[in-house]
Amino acid sequence: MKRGHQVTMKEIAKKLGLSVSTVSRALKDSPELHPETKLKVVEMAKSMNYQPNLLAQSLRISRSKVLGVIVPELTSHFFSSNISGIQDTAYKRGYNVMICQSNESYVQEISNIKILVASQVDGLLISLSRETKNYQHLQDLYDRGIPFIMFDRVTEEIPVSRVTVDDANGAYQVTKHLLEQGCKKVAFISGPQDLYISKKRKEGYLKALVEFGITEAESRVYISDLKEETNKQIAKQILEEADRADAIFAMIDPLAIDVMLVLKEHGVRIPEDIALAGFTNNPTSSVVEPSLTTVVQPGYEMGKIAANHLLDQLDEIASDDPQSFILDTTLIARNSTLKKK
Amino acid sequence: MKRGHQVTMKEIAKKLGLSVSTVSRALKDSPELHPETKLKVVEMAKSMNYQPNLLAQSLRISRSKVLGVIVPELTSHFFSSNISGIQDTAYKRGYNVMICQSNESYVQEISNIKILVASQVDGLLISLSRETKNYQHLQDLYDRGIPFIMFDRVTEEIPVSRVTVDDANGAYQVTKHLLEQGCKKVAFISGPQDLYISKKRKEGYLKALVEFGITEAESRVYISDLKEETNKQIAKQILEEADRADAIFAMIDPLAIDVMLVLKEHGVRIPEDIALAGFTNNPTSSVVEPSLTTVVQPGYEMGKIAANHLLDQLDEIASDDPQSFILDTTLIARNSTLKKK
DNA sequence: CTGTTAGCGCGTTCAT
DNA sequence: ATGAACGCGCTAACAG
Repeated sequence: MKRGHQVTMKEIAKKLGLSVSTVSRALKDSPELHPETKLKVVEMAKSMNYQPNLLAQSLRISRSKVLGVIVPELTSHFFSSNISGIQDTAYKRGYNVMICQSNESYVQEISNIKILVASQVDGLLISLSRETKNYQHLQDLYDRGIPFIMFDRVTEEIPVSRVTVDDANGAYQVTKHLLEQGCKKVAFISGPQDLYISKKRKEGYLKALVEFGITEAESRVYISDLKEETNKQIAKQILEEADRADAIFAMIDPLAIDVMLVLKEHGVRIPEDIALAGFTNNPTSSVVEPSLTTVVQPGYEMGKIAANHLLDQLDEIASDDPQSFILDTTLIARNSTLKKK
Repeated sequence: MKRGHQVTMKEIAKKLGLSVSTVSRALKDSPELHPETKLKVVEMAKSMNYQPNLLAQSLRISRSKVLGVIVPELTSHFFSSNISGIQDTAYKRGYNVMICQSNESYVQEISNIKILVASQVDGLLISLSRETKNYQHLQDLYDRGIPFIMFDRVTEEIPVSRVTVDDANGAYQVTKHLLEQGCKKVAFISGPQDLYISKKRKEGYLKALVEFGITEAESRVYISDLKEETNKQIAKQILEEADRADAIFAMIDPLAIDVMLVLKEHGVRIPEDIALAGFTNNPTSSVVEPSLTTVVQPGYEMGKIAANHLLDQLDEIASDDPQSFILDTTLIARNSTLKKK
C-alpha cells in the first residue's frame, strides 16, 4: 500500500530556505526568534499539514509517552472497564496506551512484557494471568528499574504499587448478608486457590462465618477453574449433597450466573430454597431473574487510579515507595438473596 | 522514578572492544562474520539482557509495526470483542496495537486520529462515533495516503475497505421470524437515523414487512438515541398506543433489555402479549428471562478479518482497492419470541 | 536572531 | 571479517 509520507521539518526548512533548527524553534515558540520568521514557519507548517514525529521525539528524550497495559482478557466487562479508565486518564495526561492480552497464559504474559518493554513504554500496568504462579519475570522488570504497577490480579511478592478492591471485606459483606437473611449453610465457590482474589475473598467469607459462630471446619468451600463446565458441575454437586447448602456465594458473577442456570434447571427456587450471590456487578447481573446480589467493584475507577498513580510516579509527583490502593466495595442486595417474609 | 536503563548495542560493543556495526551484524546473524565474534556478541547480549530498541528501529525504517485502533467505547462487549480479535491477530503478525476510545465524540475521534498518526502507526482501524456525520477528517487521512479501514460503524463516503456484518439481512431474518410467529404489528426501534447500521437494519425490517404484505406506510419505526432513559420512554409510548404493537424489534440488545424491563414492569407477557427481539447477542441476552431472541454478530471474527486485511494491504499481499467484507449473521430464536402453541 | 554540530539507537552503505 | 560514516526526525548546546 502506498504509505503516506509525513511532512518533516526538513522539508519545511527547505521550502523556506531556513535551517531545521530554526523551524524547530519556531514550532515550539522559542522567544529568541524573529516574529516574522516564526509566523512564516508556523503558517507553512500548517499549510503543509505538518505533524511532529512522536517516534523521533521519543527516541531523543528516551521517553515514549506510552503506557503498556496487560490484562488477562479484553472482553471481560471488568477488565474493559479498567482499560477504559486507564485509557481516558492516560489520554488526558498526554499518554498513549498499548494494550496486550495474556489470554490467561503465563508465557504470553511474559512475551507481552518483553514486547512492551522493547517498545520503550514508559511504564506498565499489569493484571496477572490465572496461570501466573511464578513471579521471576516481574522481579526482572523490577530489577531492571522499569516502572510498573499491578491492578486487580496482583501479587504481594514484588514490592511495587498495587490497586485492588477490598476483596476480603466485599466477601465478608456478602456472606454476612446471607447469614443475616437466615441462611445457615453458606457455600463458597472459589476460583483457583493461588489467585490472590481467591484467597482474599475466602478470608472474608470465613470471617463472617466465624462471627456467626460457624467454624472453619464447618465451612463449605468448592474450587472451580472458572470454566463454564466446571462451574455447572460444582453446582450440581452441591445440589446432590445430603446436607445441602441453603446459600451459595460464587466468587465472580459469571460463575454465579452459571450456577443460577443449573439451579433453575433443577427447579430450585432462588432465594427460597437456595440464596445466591456473586461478586463484581457485571451488567448482566441486574437483569437476570432473579436479579443477582453482588458487590460493586469500581473497574473504571480502578483503572483511573492505577494510571494516575503510575503517571505520578513517572512524573515524580508520587514517590517510588510501593503503595497499596484498596478500593471500597459496595454490596448490592437483590432478589437472589432477599427472602420475602 | 528511577527509570530503567536499557542496554544498547553501543555498550555491548564497548565491553567487547568491537564496533557497533559488528554487534549489529552479529545480532542479526549476518553470514560475513567470524563465528567466534558472533558467539561472543550473542552471549554478551544475552548476559546483559539486551533488548533492541523498537523505537529506534521504527525511526530508521519509517515503519512502527504498530496499528492504531479507534472505537466508540471500550466497555461494550461487541467492541471489546473486536479489539480482542484485532489484538490477537496483530500480535501473531508481529504488530502492536495502540487503542483509543472516542467516547462517541466526534471531536475526540479527530483528536485520536491525530495522535495515532503522529505516533506513526502504520495503519488505522476505525469504528466511527455516533456523532460523526462529517467525514472530512477521514478524507484527509485518505488524501494523505495513510492506510486505514473501517469496521462496524462505517461510512460509504470514503473509498477504503470496510468490515461489517450483513445488517440488512440480520434485521430481515429477525423481522421475518417475528412475522412467522404470527405477529402482525411489528415495531422497530432504531438508533440515530444517520448511523449506517440504523439504515441497514431498517432496510431489512422493511423488506420483511413487504414480503408479508405490509407496506412501508404501515411500518412502525421509532427512533432512540440509545440512552437508557429514551429507550424506556419509547417502550412506554408503545405500550400506551391504542393500536398497540404485538412485537418489538430493538436495534441492539441493550435497547431490547431496557424495553424488556419496562414490559415486565407493566405486567406485559413476553412473548404472548408482545414478542421481543434484539441484535448482537450480548452475553446478557441468553440469561435474561425470557431469554432474548437476537442475531449473532461475530465481533472477534470481525476484528480478526479487519486486522488481517489491513496488514495484508500494508504488506502488499492485498491490493489497495477498497474491499467490503460483509459477514454473515445468524438468528438465534429464544423464548422472547417463541410462542408456545 | 539564526546556522552548525551533535546525539538519541539502529542498520546499511562503503571502505579497508 | 570488521570499522567508519551516514541518515531516520528532532532538539539542545554551542557559535556567531
